[in-house]
Amino acid sequence: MTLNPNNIFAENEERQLLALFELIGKKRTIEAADIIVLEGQKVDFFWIVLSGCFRAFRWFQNEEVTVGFSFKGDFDTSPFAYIHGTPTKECIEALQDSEILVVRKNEFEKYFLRNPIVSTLTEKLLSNYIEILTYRSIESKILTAEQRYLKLLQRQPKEASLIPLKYMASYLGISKERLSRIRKKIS
Amino acid sequence: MTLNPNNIFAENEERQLLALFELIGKKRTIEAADIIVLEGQKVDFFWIVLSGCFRAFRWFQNEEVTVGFSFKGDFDTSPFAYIHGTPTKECIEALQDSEILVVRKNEFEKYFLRNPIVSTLTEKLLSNYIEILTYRSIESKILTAEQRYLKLLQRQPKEASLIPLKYMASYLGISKERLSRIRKKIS
DNA sequence: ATACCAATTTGACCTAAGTCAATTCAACTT
DNA sequence: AAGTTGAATTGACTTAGGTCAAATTGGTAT
Repeated sequence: MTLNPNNIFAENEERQLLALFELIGKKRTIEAADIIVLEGQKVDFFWIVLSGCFRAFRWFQNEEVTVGFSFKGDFDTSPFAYIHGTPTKECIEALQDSEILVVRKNEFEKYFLRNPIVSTLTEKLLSNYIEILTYRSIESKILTAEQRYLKLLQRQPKEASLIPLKYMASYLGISKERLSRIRKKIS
Repeated sequence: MTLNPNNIFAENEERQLLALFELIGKKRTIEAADIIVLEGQKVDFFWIVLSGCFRAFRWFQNEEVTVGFSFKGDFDTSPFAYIHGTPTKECIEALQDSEILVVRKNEFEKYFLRNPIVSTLTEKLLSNYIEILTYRSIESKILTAEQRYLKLLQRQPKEASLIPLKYMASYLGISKERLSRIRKKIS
């Protein structure tokens, strides 16, 4: 999961949340290529990206498939493993030197009863991510690879420029050769 | 969202939940082709499918795209609208005469504090659905249409047989002609 | 600077899947 | 039972995108 809470919280709510997480979270520095979540491990924390970027990927039939990226301001974790307490099926690695704010699940849950924003945060983030995945799935059914890439560039031009071509291609579900040609065509 | 809680709850937990929902939910009969969730409306309830089946779809660029089905035993709702209280972007219709158990959100939430299974239910269902969507997205990137259709047949042979070809094709992200040919080939 | 390795690009060719139009099939209606 | 209508099938053709191999570029360790 990787999403920016901008869309779903009012500004004052977001400030309140950030203040809490700065209190109970721990700032950490991650070097490029470091793995922050490893397939098979439990994930009892989430994090907020302060700088840099991350890539989540899974293995499917001996292929590495990129399932998402996260950037400055995004909340990130491996959602099923986080909620269920089971080993995760994905790896998440830093693509650049990054700074994050790590929040432990049990620390976070202490604030459930006290704060109505906190108590509904998880459900809101999860359902928002479902909305994003649903929309992506529709786009992958209807749009061509080129159209999907153009949409991505429109939505996150700065962020997209941080991603190496091969990972972007895998995320879009196309070959690296195709993405290279799409780039050439639209440039 | 449409999912069967079998995978994520122990039997006794599931029995407990069902008992609660039979208490606070209302049984309703839905006729084939009835719309149970209409795009633009609020969705302050979820339901459990007792019999029959449902199809969720959205409009994208003047095309109707099928985003999911639900069958006997599944929990179903429009998750973002349910959690955020905003108008939904999808329609959900019955594909057959069906029976469901409707549970209102505010009724359900009364049991949050009393019962630990209830209080974590929403998060578990949401994150499980995220897992399913993630997996589907990977499969749509790596597998051919035929392979995806075969997997679907393996997983839900009975349920798949209930779905008209054109909706199944839309769900798989292929043309109806292609699915027709795939069926012919593998029969 | 040189050498090395990985990332990207390019070319040639192939295949899965789409499109369009015509036909058949199935389910209702009157 | 015949007529109507939408669903599914089939045929002919087109196209987006994949694959494989070779060439180029770019970054980095020596």
